[in-house]
Amino acid sequence: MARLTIYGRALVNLAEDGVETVLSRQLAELAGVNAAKVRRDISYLGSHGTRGVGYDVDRLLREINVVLGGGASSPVVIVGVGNLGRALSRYDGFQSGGFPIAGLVDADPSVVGRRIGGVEVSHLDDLDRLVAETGCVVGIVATPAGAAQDVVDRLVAAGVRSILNFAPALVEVEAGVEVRKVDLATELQILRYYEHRRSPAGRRRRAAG
Amino acid sequence: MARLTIYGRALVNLAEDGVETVLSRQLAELAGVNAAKVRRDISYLGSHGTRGVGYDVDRLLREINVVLGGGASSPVVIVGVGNLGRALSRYDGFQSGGFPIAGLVDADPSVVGRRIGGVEVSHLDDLDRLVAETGCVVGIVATPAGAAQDVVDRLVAAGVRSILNFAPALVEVEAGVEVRKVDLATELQILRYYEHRRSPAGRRRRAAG
DNA sequence: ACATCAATGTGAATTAGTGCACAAGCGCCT
DNA sequence: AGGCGCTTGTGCACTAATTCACATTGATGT
Repeated sequence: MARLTIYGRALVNLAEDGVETVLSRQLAELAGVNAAKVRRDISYLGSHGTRGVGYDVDRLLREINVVLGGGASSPVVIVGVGNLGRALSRYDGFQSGGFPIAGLVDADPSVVGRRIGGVEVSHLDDLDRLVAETGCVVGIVATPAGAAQDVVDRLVAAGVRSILNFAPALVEVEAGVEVRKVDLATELQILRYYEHRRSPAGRRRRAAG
Repeated sequence: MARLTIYGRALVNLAEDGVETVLSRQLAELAGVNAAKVRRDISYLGSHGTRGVGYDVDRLLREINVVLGGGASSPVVIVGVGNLGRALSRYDGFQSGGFPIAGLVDADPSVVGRRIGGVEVSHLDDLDRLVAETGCVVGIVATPAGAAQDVVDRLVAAGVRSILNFAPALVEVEAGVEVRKVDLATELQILRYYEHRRSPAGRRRRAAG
């Protein structure tokens, strides 16, 4: 579950502050959820807190990290160095989060060979080789919607099984491949929806119409 | 609901292809959901399709747009021009999605005054003025986690009621303010979780240990 | 005009998710 | 050692979301 990562981050902060033990109630507050939910989530880990005392921060953090895939580094390849792709390439949150950018790929020959954020752009046709050589396990799709499915197919063919899709398009993959979608346009539109709900159209003075 | 925006995008594509009428089944396929869900979602709009025929694409699109806040332009202000903030500033998906970047803000005096993507960076202390002058209704938080709550408080104080939070931190706001969180680190970690589930640690050959 | 067909809209059933509330268990104090 | 207070782990009730299945209703052809 996505909440595990939130707990993980909260636990890291606690550990840095030298906290040894944490109560489900505290963790719930930090994560913005119900305490019972925290306890149930943690119980799925098979982890055992100590009744009357709480959870050992270090131990719980270790258990969560194990479930989340350990501290292993997972190199990523970014496909599409258009506006968003370049933006993502320069974002060092990937690097610091244990997802070093192992390659950049684009279909446009005019950008192939350029260096962005210290990484050279390869051609889309070299994706197989790039993935094989760098051992990428995660693909990031930052192409226009129209190219997304093709790119995802190529990534899967190259052996990538985890894909983060920024393109505003639904893509289909075979079973065993995990695709997660991050859709900025959708997020903004949802905000606008609430905005609109608060102050619906028709606000304009009639005198102006 | 978030699905409405997906339907909206699918409908735009259909309209561009000259399609006049769409079945709930088709829309479901395009959106990657169940057909019954599509019908129920649409029924909440009060919209009426035609039994035996389907939905009129144009009309449905118009109704969805109304609910989602019309085609109105909603200027945004981006707070934090660090790595991610700069990346977002250069992303033109905001502009083309009807969310023009009306201002950039940072707390670091050394970046104030610089221009990024054609917009000058203002100081955080000028947020109130900036929001008032540009009529921003959406704030984008792209600061480190530690600064997020303060920035959000300032945005709310300045009158912003819709916030998109990219900082890996939970923020609290008064009722009536809508915050949505986009967390790249979480998305990647979830991918890693599935990756890990497929090929758990211990894979390394014992001979090597 | 009327029967036929096809897809919607929706009641009802199912499933997933959430949260309460409390028994069970652990440490601490006497 | 034994009781007490505190917190976990979880059965159970409740709510929200999803899906099924079908009666309803508009279009169409004769």
